[in-house]
Amino acid sequence: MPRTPNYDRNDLINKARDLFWKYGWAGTSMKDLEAELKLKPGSFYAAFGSKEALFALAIERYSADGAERLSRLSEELGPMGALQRFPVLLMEHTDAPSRACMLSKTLLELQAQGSALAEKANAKLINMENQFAELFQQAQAMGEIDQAHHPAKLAAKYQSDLLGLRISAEREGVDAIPIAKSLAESLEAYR
Amino acid sequence: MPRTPNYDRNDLINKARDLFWKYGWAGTSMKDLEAELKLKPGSFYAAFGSKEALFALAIERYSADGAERLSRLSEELGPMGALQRFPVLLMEHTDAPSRACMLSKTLLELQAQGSALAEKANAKLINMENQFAELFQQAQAMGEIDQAHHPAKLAAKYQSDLLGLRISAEREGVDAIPIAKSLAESLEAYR
DNA sequence: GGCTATCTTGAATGATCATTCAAGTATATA
DNA sequence: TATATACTTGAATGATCATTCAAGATAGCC
Repeated sequence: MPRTPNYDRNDLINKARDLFWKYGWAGTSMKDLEAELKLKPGSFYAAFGSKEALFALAIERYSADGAERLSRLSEELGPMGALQRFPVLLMEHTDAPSRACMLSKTLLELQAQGSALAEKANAKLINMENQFAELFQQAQAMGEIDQAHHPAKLAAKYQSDLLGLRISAEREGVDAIPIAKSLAESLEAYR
Repeated sequence: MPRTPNYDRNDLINKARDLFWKYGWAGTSMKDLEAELKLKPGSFYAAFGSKEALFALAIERYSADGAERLSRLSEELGPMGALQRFPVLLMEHTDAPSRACMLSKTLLELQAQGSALAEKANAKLINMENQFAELFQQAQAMGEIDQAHHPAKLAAKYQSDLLGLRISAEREGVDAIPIAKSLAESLEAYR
C-alpha cells in the first residue's frame, strides 16, 4: 500500500560522502545537503534521521570502499605490490572530492570536541592500519620482507606516511607524486 | 590622555592561538573567545577587528614560534641534528593544544571553501618547507648528506612525513614515538 | 476505483552564529 | 582637577544553523 521513495538511497549516501569529504562537517550545511541530494528537510529527516547519522553512513561508505580497493589491489599485485602501488594510485585518482583522507580530516576537525564522529573515524583508521599490517605480514610470509620487522610497526609507519602524503597532495602547488614514489621505494629497504 | 587597555595583547593572541589550534576555525565560537580572552564583544572588535583577523594573527604567531624553535635547535645541534631531533621534540611536548600541526588543520578545514586563512596556512607551510630545505642544504655542505640528493625534495618528503606523524600522534591509542624515531633514523640513509 | 500507508513539501521553530553600537567608565595629560 | 581620549559594557541585530511538523500528494494493494 505504501508510496515508494523516488530517490536511490545508495546514491544519496555517495553524494553526501563526497560533500562531507570535501567540505568537512561544519563546512557542509543542511542547505548544501538539501541542494545536492535534492531532498526537502522532511524527506531528509525521514530518510536519515539527522545530519550526524548521515555523516556516520558516509564514513562507513568511505571506509568500506577504501578497504575493498586495497583488497582487490592485493589480489591483483600481491601484498607487497599493493602496498607499493596504493600511494601512487591515490595520487592519480584526480577526480576524488579531496586528496586528503576523509578519516583524518574528520579526526582533526572533531576530535577536540569529543564528537562521536571523530571516534568513529579513529576506529576506521585502526581498521585501515590492521589491513596494512596484514599485508605486511603476508609479504613477510612470502619472503618479500625480512623476518626481523614487526608488521604492526611497519603498518603504523606506513599509514602515518600515507596520511602525510595525502595532506601534502591537498596543498596547492605541491607535486606529491615524487613523495608517493619515494614512499613506495622506501618499502624496498624492508626486504 | 587616553585610557590604557587592561589586557596584554600579546597574551591574548597566544590564548587565541591555543583555542584555534585545538578546536579549529568553526569549532571556536566568539563566545569561546570572549570567555577565554575575557573580552566583551565591543573590546574584542576594537582590539582585533574580526574573528578572522585574530585567526590570521594566531597563524602568524604559531608559524613564527615554530620557525624560531627549529632555528635555535639548529644552532644547538647543527642542521642534521636539528632535523633528527625536531620530530621527537614535537612528540615530547605534551602540553601543546594539539599534537597536530595548526597549519595542516587549518588547510584541511578551510581549503575547499577557498578561505584566505587556508591560503595563509599554505604560505606558512611553504616557509616551513623552505626552512627544512635550507637545513638539508647546510647538512649537505657539511658533508653529512650525500651530494646526489636535492635539498628541496628531501624537505618535501620530510615535511610530508612530519605532518603524517603529527596526525598519528593526535589519534587516541597510537604511540607515535616509534614513528618519530623511525623518521629521525631514516635521515641516516641520506648520508 | 478507493483506501491506506508513506513520501514530499515548505513554513515555522528556537538556538547559535559573528558583529554593531550607543552609553558608561576610567586613565593619562595639561 | 578638569578634560579629552580611548577602553568597556552588554543589549540588539540579522543571518544562518539544524530540526520539527502539519498538510498535501502519490504509489501500491484490495
